Amino acid sequence: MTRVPSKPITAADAYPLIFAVIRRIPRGKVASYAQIAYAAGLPGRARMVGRALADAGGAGPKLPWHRVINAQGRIALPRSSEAYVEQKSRLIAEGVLFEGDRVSFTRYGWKRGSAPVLD
DNA sequence: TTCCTGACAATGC
DNA sequence: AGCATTGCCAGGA
Repeated sequence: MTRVPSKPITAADAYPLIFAVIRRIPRGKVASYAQIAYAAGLPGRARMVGRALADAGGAGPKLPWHRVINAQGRIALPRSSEAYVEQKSRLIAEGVLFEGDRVSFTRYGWKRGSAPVLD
């Protein structure tokens, strides 16, 4: 049979998976791009998660895109952009506090299936 | 098809 | 704690 080396993952295939994962992030929690990619069965495709959100561009109101931040705990957008302010305020509104310009994964990181951190 | 870009990330200094 | 480098992978020109 005509052999196919590996399945080239296209946006059409991946986006639904990615969005599905993002929709599972609980309110008041955050997840990194890499974490979402992994959970969506796309390990190593962190950049694709970013692309998916960029393409969505707020097109999916149901999507809690603001709960997605980079591995450094920072918002992956220019400080000067509108989206940055929007994302930060949304997070704060959910009780996610910033330490300077970053969020603590230890406190707000989404750990699938684990109990909330009560400190 | 090559080259450049990007809501990323791990590593090294 | 930053900053630069390198790896990564899909899109778009």
